[in-house]
Amino acid sequence: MARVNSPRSPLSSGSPTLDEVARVAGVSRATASRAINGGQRVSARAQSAVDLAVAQLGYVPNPAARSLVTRRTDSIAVVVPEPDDRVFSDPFFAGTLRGVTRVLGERDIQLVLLLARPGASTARTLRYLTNRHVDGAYVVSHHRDDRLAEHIADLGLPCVFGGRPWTGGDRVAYVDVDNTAGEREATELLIARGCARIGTIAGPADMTAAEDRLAGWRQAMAAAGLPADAVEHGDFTELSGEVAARALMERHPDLDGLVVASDLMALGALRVLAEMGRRIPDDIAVVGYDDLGVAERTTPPLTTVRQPVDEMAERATRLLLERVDGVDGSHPVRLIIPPTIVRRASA
Amino acid sequence: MARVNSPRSPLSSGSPTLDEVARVAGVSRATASRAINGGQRVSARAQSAVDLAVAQLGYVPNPAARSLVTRRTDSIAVVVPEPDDRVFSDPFFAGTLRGVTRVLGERDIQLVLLLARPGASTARTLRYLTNRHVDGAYVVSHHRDDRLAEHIADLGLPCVFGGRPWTGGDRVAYVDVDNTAGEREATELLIARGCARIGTIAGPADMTAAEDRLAGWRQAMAAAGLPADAVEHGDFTELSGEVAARALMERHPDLDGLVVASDLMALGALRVLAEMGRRIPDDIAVVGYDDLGVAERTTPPLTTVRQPVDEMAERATRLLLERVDGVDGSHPVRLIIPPTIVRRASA
DNA sequence: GACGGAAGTGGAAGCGCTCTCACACCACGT
DNA sequence: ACGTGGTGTGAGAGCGCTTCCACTTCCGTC
Repeated sequence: MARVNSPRSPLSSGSPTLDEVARVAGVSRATASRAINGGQRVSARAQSAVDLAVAQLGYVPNPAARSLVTRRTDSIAVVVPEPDDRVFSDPFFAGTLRGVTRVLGERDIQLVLLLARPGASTARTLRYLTNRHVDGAYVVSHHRDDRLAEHIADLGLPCVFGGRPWTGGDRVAYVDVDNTAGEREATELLIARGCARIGTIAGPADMTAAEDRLAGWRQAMAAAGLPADAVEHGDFTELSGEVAARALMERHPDLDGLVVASDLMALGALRVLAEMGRRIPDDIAVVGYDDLGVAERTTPPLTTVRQPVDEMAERATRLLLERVDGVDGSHPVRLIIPPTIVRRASA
Repeated sequence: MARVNSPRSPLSSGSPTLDEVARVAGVSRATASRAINGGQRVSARAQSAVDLAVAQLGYVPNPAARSLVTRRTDSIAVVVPEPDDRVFSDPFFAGTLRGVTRVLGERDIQLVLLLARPGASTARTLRYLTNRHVDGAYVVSHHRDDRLAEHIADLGLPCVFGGRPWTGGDRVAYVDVDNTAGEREATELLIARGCARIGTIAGPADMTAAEDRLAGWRQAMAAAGLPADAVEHGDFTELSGEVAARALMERHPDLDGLVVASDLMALGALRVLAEMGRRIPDDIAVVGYDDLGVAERTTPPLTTVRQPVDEMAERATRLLLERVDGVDGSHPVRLIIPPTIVRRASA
């Protein structure tokens, strides 16, 4: 970091400013600015003079100065209100990030990751969003108690939710898969193959996706006239799947079908069932949810409900960018993506 | 967070500015600023007046304006020069992000994720870093051709590398595990258990971590007087592990030991070996590298070399923050963490 | 009682950029 | 000859903040 200690010319200190570019190009600061930003109303002569000066000086606009006046930051936040550990091990998150970056890559927009452990730092996240550090926010995975959707709606910050928020769903845009339909179909698959005693491992009761899937299971069970009493809750992690499966099999040893709300939990359940000597799918058929890479690698490979997470994230991001750009500002759009059953060996 | 809709005074348009806070508090803008930033040289009376005004107006400082003058952005970048897809499925990355966020959570610093597909967008990444969008950068995983280390060193931007960079390693700080020692020890373990014909699946030849591990394997082989000819390269993914294992076993069917440069690749190799009917570790012993969750779940569980990724990321981040804060600015620190062998069933 | 120093304060000068506005200039009409 | 409209340009006014500097108190000291 060799500080410039040469006899510095009056105005040039660190990196070159627009002023210097203008001076070198022999135009005014205003013209230089125009030339740099798309070149509307700039003569070819001025344009090339500025281009040259920019290249020569290695000029890069100061983003702070720019956004001070434009009120744009050219960055959006991905807000993840989850305890860090859980998030990163979940392929859902990876897929989401992949989808988002793919879209942002097309434009010169940066991604700011906002990890908000629920509760404690919600205020901090909100503060960050409040002072317009970013132009918009994509909020993935949300819990019942953080009234994030409402708070952000109050902020007036362009925002899209990944998955239906608990409250405020009528005020914000969101992209979701039809979780209820997905789990209903998964359950119907088990019913069709002859399962008569079907249990479920649901997700955390404070997440809409989990509740919706549970509702789907209930619907299918009710329609088939089967008892919907074998329910355990996990938290979408592998370990919680093990625990839930153990509890479930203890209470209902006669289960011949198991509907699990995530592949990771199903993975844990499969292990427990294998330990117990249950053959899959002959003794007990299992379906998961997600199909984000885990399902194809379990033993046996998992029949599951595919969530096109990448695609959801992409569409959500595009939606967000539209709103940031002011196209069709604020009315709450909903994008519900139909789920797909992927059949493998486990059911 | 109800919008203030009272008859707003002349100057208040969008969100409140420092000016308004000062006016409401009955002090000058300068005093208000001081009160808000730690309150040096501010009387208790003024301080509380400002605090009150801030609360009353719901004032949040404009970060752009602030960083325009302070030349600080209170955010750091995590630069990942990898094709997106590979990164997100790798637990190495998850661990890194976890470590970083843990440290950043202690202070009010944000994380900006810079995904730079190598080649194409390196220039863009560099541009982003050049104009001081962030106060510092943590660069993880780098390839031979992107002379990122040198470029960033030229920039004079505070920076820490995760893993030894190919070039410029003498000019930047980095945190690394002793890959050579790790793989050497892993190989020695196989030798000690009696393996006489040991192959290796190395990582991509353009990554230092991969090359260092390969060197470790070579060292151990040479020391034991064993031939170091059974080498295949993968790209750290599961699939590439399968391919490499297949090629390796075809060329050298007599292998009784396999040293794999990542657990993910080892996972693929295990599958291939199982398909071929090889018993592990009796027919062929296998060691992996990473121990980031995958190794405990393979069949059989994988003996591997642990990289404490979280810890590395944490320490790297702290190191980075120190440099950002100007403590001990620029001389190239190196933090080499010793590896640990974790013994499980595969060797 | 004069005096040095610290503490608290406000005026004002920017930070580097965008963008409005007024102006000059050119080519067309009429 | 005179408008009329478009196009390119530069002066200058901010955007909201920090911070230097000069100033006023007010204290303890000799």
